Amino acid sequence: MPRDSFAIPQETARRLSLYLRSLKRLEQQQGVASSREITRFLNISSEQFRKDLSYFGEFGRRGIGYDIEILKKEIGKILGTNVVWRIVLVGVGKLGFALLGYPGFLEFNLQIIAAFDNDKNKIGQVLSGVKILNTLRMREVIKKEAIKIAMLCVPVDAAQDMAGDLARCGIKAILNFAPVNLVLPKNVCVSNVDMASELEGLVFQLKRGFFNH
Amino acid sequence: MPRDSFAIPQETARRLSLYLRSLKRLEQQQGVASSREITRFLNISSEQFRKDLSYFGEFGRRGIGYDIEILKKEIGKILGTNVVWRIVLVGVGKLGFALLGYPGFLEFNLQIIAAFDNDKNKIGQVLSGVKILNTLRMREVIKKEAIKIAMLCVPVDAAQDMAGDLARCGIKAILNFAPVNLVLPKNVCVSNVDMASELEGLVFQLKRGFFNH
DNA sequence: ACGTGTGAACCGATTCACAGCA
DNA sequence: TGCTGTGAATCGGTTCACACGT
Repeated sequence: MPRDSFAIPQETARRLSLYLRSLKRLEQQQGVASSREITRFLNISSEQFRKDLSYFGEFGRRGIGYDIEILKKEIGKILGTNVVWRIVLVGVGKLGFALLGYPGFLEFNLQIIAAFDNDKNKIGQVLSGVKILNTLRMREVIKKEAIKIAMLCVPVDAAQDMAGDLARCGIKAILNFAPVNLVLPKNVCVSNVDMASELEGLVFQLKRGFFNH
Repeated sequence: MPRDSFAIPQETARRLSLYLRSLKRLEQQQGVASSREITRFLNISSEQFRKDLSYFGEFGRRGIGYDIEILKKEIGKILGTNVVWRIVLVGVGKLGFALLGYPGFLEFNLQIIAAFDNDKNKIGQVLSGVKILNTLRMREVIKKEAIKIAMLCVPVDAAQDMAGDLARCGIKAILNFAPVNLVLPKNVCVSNVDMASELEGLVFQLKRGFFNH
């Protein structure tokens, strides 16, 4: 049980949230589930699941399986979903607006506490229960509320500058929706969501006849 | 120059679109750029860039670098962006609406030609130049227009059923925005965009103090 | 000297094979 | 027997080191 704190594969971290989802689906059924049942609809092998968990401890019972309720709590603890994480959103265009109303964040106890925009017409509005503030107030709010995570939904030309501002405000992690690679101090963690590039990947695979079966 | 058609790393395909972007930025500057210049703002090593290209042929000149214009065309050919790819969108909620207006798709010559929804109030509307049609007409349109790619933006509970319908209509690739693993015939290629899970990944890294620098 | 192209070495992650417990 | 936990083997992809052309 190597709890040595570091050396958790990147991919393992990503998969943990999928396990949590799967467990929530099974929740009603019974008290115990096997690794096979948990990964059944996940495109992940049961060995992979067990290996992933082994980085954090032993949560199952040999010959039996996993107590769903307990495992759900444990993974929640590992991921940090047992606590509410407060985040901000920058850029309330169409995409930002969609994210403000996206119900999926609740699943991981993620809460958007404020949105920022430059547009005078938007400032002051409340969308999906979130107030839109002037970008000038970003520093003040992020500091005061000790926010560490931001979603960046501004146009591509503004993204790098705005990301720099966020870093200077104390933001430590950015989910970036602009199709550009952000250059930031390396103590700031960036994750990119790139819809166009993702679609392009599908085109590529189609073109290669990967799926002419 | 192993043009043996198969065995292109997944990641290589993904990076090609980033190279294309980088080249577009450099376009104005000069006729030639080195692998180092092209990858400068990409978080990708120049060796990686050269290795990636080597799967498809030799595009540079030793001692000199790459002709930007030519390389742009070549990568375009590889990715398929030299041709317009027509796609459909299913589910015009907030997210679907945002995607209809997303300018980033143009970059790769991707064109949304129709959107589908069940909501009688939305059917018939034209948003961002795209007409919203009754979901019942999906088969007809997809067959007639020979569409191969779909973006799926319906609520999570409807996603699996709708994806199955799409597959039966002849769709070969789906960009799925619902937080659920779609189970489909294996000649259908799925790519997932999972915003909540992505954010959760950032929380995890923050929690582990990866960035307490 | 400069910069590309690429086999070889390396590294991380997945899969395999099996020990251990119920 | 059934299912977990995990070292060992394997696989895929990245990095290194250097040959080659300009």
